[in-house]
Amino acid sequence: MSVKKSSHGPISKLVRKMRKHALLTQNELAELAGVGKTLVFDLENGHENIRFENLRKILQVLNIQISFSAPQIEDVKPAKVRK
Amino acid sequence: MSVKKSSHGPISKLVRKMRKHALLTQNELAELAGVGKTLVFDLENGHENIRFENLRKILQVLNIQISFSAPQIEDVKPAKVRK
DNA sequence: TCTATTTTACTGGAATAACGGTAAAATAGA
DNA sequence: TCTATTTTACCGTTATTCCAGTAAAATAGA
Repeated sequence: MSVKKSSHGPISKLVRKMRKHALLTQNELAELAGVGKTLVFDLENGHENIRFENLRKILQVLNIQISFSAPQIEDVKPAKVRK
Repeated sequence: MSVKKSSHGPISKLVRKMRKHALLTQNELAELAGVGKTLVFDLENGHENIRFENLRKILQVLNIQISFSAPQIEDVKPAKVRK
């Protein structure tokens, strides 16, 4: 799939930066992660609508940690979701 | 889709826990996040193969932060990916 | 410049996530 | 128990990710 967005999200830049530092080509990263090369290309170019599992595979190769943090339960209420 | 896995991942449990504390039903959470109810159900039941964008929408409603952290660039090298 | 590598880009088709609808369990409250 | 709510579950259809293949730019190195 071709990429429409011209503004690259934070993940895009992080992935590209880390891949460069790891001295990997897009194809190599794709192979190590077990995904298609198109996926790596799209991800680096702002196409963040990717399966979570595939994103995890790629980030794992690059030693990028994903963490989830929840606030204190007293504060929990539906957040304002911006359209 | 039906869920095969009986072992629920950490995200599953976190989502369910936070949803409960927010006093939301699965349907309400789905509506607030703008996704289908099946998606919330599947997520809470260990089906983590979900689109990253949809996961983000759900976590946003529950005030769960996603963060990415990269090690020092000197340490960056392809990680051992376990099959 | 010449050449090889890499990146960017597009395509068709296969795989599958996501959806609403429906309904049966499970749960909670009166 | 009775009732309403919620959760769990399955289904068919639709939408879209994902893939390999291909090729054209862009880049780097000799």
